[in-house]
Amino acid sequence: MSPRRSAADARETRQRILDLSLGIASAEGLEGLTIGRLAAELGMSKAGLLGHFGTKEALQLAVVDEAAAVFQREVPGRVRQAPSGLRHLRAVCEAWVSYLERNVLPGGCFFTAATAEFDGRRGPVRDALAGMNALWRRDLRIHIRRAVSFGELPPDTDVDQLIYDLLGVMLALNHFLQLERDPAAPHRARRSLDRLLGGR
Amino acid sequence: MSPRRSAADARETRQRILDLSLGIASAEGLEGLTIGRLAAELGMSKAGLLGHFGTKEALQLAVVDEAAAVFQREVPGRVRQAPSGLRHLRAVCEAWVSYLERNVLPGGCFFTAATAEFDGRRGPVRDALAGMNALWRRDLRIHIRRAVSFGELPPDTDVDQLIYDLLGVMLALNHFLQLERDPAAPHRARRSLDRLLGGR
DNA sequence: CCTACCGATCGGTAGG
DNA sequence: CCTACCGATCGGTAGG
Repeated sequence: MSPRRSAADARETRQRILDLSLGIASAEGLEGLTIGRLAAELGMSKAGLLGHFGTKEALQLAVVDEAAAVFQREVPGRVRQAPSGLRHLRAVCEAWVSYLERNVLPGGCFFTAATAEFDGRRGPVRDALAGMNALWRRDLRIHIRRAVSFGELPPDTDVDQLIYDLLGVMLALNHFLQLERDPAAPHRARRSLDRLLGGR
Repeated sequence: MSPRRSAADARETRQRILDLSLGIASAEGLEGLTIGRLAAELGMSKAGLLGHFGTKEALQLAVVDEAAAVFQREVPGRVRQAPSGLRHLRAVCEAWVSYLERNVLPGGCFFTAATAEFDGRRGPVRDALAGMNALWRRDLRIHIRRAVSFGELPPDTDVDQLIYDLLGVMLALNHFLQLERDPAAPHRARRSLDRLLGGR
């Protein structure tokens, strides 16, 4: 009918590109994204695809944003109703485990993969990844501080130490799920979380 | 003098290739290794370089072996004199922290980077990485079991859970060192280890 | 170990 | 969004 594509069509195409890119990047890395491959899998031309972003680096940055949106929706977005303090912190961590357990992305946690890939480089992509990690730590910090102020965690809790340990639990979970395909890994993650956040 | 290179020369050249490759791979990934770049940085031809390995995949497998040799030398190799049991386990973990703290490789832990890069793929490289991880877990398991049998760890110690937690500490250490360049990270790792293996 | 080459693919652009 | 193209680089080979 209409020979001219609408802005809504363009947005939809852009979203299709990002969805596919995020899946590929989680499994094979942000550098494994190539314009030619994406275009072929989506049945469009390289130029048409690149027109949505301009450069490969802009595409990578858009994928980082998309990954953050998915994570936001699947982890903190799922526990907004949880009561403030330690219960919220526990709910967020459980949603985090569940997110990895459900294999929302084919390659596991995008941020773990991309961070390991880019932490030795410089540039906007690395900076964007570091920024997302910092935002997430700030979220965790807020919940931990509240739990402390509510008396649900000991007053001498070392907040940064707890963030360190929680991240370690999640990195190990991703490792055992992705490399070993160990179905016991989520159980281990939950046990560690119970130990860190007070069993039960 | 001698127009003909000796077998010893060839071995030395091979070692130079592997040393450079391991450094690059730790920082930029095993796929970031390209024959052309290596040849240029070493002042030799691509064909000359490739002659030592045959294919890029064979080079990648050789780099995995080289990484294992370095790790073996720098971690378990440094604590061979430590007494058996919990003290040995603690010494190994301390050597592990120290290995990352000293930045033996420019990009941090090669296995962390390479595992995150290849865990979503198939093939010999992924298998080799999984095998190295399994060997290392076996080492840890032996030390943990001894510590339990010596009565230095509780008799109901969940060995696989402890291995999971120890790996999490190291993955978090690598993350905070490489992405955040956080100088407090080794201290946090040691605190977590003390908590897992009994303080002091 | 080298030179000289191969086909394929990379990111990106011109022009429509 | 397309076709048609660019120079650069990829892994690898032939032949010495």
